[in-house]
Amino acid sequence: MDENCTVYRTMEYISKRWSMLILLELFKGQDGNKRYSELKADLPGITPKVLSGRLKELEAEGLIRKKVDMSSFPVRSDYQLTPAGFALIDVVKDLKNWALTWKIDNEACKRMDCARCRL
Amino acid sequence: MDENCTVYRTMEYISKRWSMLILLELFKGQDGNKRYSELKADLPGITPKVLSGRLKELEAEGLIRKKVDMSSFPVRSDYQLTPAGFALIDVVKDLKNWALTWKIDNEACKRMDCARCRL
DNA sequence: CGGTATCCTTTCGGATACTG
DNA sequence: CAGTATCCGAAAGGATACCG
Repeated sequence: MDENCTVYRTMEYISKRWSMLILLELFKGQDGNKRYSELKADLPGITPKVLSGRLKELEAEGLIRKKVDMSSFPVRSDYQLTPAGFALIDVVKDLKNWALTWKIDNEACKRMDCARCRL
Repeated sequence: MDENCTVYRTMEYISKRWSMLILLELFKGQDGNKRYSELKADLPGITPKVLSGRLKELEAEGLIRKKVDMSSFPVRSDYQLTPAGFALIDVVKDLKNWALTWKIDNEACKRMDCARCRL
């Protein structure tokens, strides 16, 4: 495929399962911040392997930042949205608005702030 | 997963390989319109199985419309973006703009209208 | 707590051949 | 031309156990 196409390349990490949901969960945390264990708890069904894999990818893409507090025991890891990550959430909001405009089966989501995405 | 979440459900078809690229190819056609064989030619690497599968999904989602001309032989099939499909292209544009703002390795795409997405 | 390692299953997509 | 049918391999993901 066309490796140089911005849209195509952006689709690459947009499209991976869990990736956007992880960003959304971080967004719901204080200052776009959550711990590994919180993410795990808030994303029912995700396995540790997949979660840690996605976190690495997202960090490599510059969408999140990892901060480890070595002074505490056990070690405490925090993940936080970067400005780029926050900006991507805005696009997800547009996507949600698109869905609410053009898909008719989202009445529940229209009535209230959806508990999951809270956008 | 949460089947009722608008964002989650939207991600479902955003995220499938080729789906957005098919929409982009249609967008590049006259009035958001292209034939099956054109799509196949314009999406190098896609197999007939995958293409026909994606087209069915996109039609079921109301993003494209299929029009068959039975009077001609061989049968001629046209696929066209619906208003919902066109609206989704706008979100893809936002996505592209996000990428161009936050990812530094897209200078070629910045300089010109990318030949592939033409957004 | 925050992961990694291993195994195993399933799904998806690619290749190809064929048909109305 | 516009697909469908069949087969196959790679890769992703789930379950589980374990470690610093």
